[in-house]
Amino acid sequence: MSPAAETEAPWARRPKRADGRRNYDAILEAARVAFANRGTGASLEDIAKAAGVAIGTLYGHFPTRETLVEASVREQLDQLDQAATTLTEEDGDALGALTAWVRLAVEHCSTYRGLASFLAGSAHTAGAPLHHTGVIVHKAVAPLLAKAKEAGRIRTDVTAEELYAVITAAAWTRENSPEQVDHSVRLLAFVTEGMAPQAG
Amino acid sequence: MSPAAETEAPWARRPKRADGRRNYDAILEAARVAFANRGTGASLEDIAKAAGVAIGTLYGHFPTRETLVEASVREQLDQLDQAATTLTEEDGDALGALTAWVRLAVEHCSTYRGLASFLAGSAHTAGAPLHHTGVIVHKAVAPLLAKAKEAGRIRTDVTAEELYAVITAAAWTRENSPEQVDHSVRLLAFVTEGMAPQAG
DNA sequence: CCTCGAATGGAGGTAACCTCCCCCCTCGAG
DNA sequence: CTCGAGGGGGGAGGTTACCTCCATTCGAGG
Repeated sequence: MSPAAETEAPWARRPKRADGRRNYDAILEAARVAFANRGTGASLEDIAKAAGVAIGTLYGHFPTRETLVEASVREQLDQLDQAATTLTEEDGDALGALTAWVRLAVEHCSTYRGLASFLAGSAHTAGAPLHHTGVIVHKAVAPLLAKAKEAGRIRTDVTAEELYAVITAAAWTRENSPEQVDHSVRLLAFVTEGMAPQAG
Repeated sequence: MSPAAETEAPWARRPKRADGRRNYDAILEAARVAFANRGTGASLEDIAKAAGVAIGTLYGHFPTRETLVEASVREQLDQLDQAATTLTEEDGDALGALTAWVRLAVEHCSTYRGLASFLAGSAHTAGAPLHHTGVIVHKAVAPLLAKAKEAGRIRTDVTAEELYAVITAAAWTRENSPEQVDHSVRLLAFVTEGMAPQAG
């Protein structure tokens, strides 16, 4: 986090000129609304229209759909990261802390319909805007996972990678569940049990 | 399965005229290739072209993408159904039979990239071509599930519905896993453990 | 051979993606 | 305050894919 050597992402940097920033923010806000209503596949031209901006402007700020999706969830991601830190520092139930965080992560990964697919798709593609997201999640879980292992509450062979796969799968299930019956809850419950040591 | 009272699907019935059947088959074959290469989102116009047929002809036989997807996996589905019957009749490890079938189902549900999403999407939409698929899967697991419960090898509160959610989630994970590292295997392992009685 | 209607072809309307490039407006230097 | 540079904006238009529609063709049964 050295402020000088900041390796900032080359895509979707908030512009320096005032009008640029105004449009950037308007697009982002419109995108959040559109993604919430129609999923990550929402029409970019509609988003531009809703933001009161031409399509070229949108592409100027966000060269691909993925960069726009990434930007629209970045804040939530930071919260998730902080939550992990908080939960790690708390004393007490190490397994509870881990599962609580996982539930939180699932919720965030299913903010928009289609988000889970984006995340899974770029998880193994270095350089993708949302790959960055996956990396942060990995770093965030690591301490929680380690603590749960030390406490003997979880198998020692469970990796952060696997946990990420579980999280995205649960998020996807949540997106695809019918109203009022979130199957991801049960899925997570089963997986949690299955990750306990000597379960077999 | 009464041959007279056959409630056949109104979509994508194999046509009676010879030229119609020829085209129907050609389209289906081209679709299988295209879906295998590009996923269920493959261009329908390309499929028509590959089948040596005009786009209107394709739509004549398969009014929606979903009907085409359904038709292209129907045979596999029947095999899956039969496998369930066979495994149910076998004596021996009831849990093993169930998990073996589940693994088979996951494989079939991830035949094409995007298939899992189609299945999950229409799972709760009565009337959808692929809803039919979900129903058959439900019927197929029921006996296997019952047997495993009787043998005390699985929690009695696990429903076929939940199992279907697990299967599609695992299939989706498989589709999204990087080459050579199929995370769905581990996911299934965890879930299986978690479904055991008195695991907690 | 003839008739009926199933099956076909493919033009064309619609929607969304994305690029390109001219023009304008902001901002900082003078 | 003025002015010049260039970052930023606009939006037309090429491209691809979806899906519909209907005049025409052709197969099957009589």
